[in-house]
Amino acid sequence: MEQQKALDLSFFEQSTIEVAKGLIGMHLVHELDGVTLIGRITETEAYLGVLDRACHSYGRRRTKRTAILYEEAGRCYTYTMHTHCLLNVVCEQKGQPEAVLIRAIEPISGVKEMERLRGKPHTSREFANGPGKLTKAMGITMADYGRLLTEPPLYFAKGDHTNASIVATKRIGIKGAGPCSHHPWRFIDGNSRAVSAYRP
DNA sequence: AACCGGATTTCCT
DNA sequence: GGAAATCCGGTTT
Repeated sequence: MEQQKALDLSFFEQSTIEVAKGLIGMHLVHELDGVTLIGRITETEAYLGVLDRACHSYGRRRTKRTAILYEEAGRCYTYTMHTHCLLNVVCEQKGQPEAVLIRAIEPISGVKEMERLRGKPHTSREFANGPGKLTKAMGITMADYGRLLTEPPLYFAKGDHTNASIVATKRIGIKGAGPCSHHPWRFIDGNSRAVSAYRP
């Protein structure tokens, strides 16, 4: 697979919702140990910062973990959930702590290496249809925290966004976020089965 | 230093 | 559909 052109900073400086929608169908690329891993993004969620109770930066909460959210767009926000690493990309202007969570991919390239990392065959729709599953398949870890996601080794690239059917639903797994848990800020490609759940 | 709970995954009934 | 697994940052003692 030839080198792909990375989405640049201007893409991530759109509103967080636009980034979340815009990433559906795009490629996530990781150049790892000489192998290029590519996944087509099928599911994202927008986390809208200080007013969003589901967001780690709600109420301007600022800790060692969330510090990167307050930096410039395009930075990598990884954090640990139970035993898993979850991948987010920071959006909006510096000081406006918003991000998009990448929740699912379909394997496109480097599939053999992805299977090795994931420890499962890629043939099932369960292969990378969850935020913890895709980081494992793509070899993304907490070591990537804070990295700029607009250049190798880890970046986004144009995919077949135009063939995606964008469907908005409620976000997953955020009970305790009150009214914010009802916002339709999860986006999936309605044409893909490789998503974590359908529930519109 | 102890305790708590989570933007999850997997296995079991 | 439910519960265990299992880890770390953040909060409380």
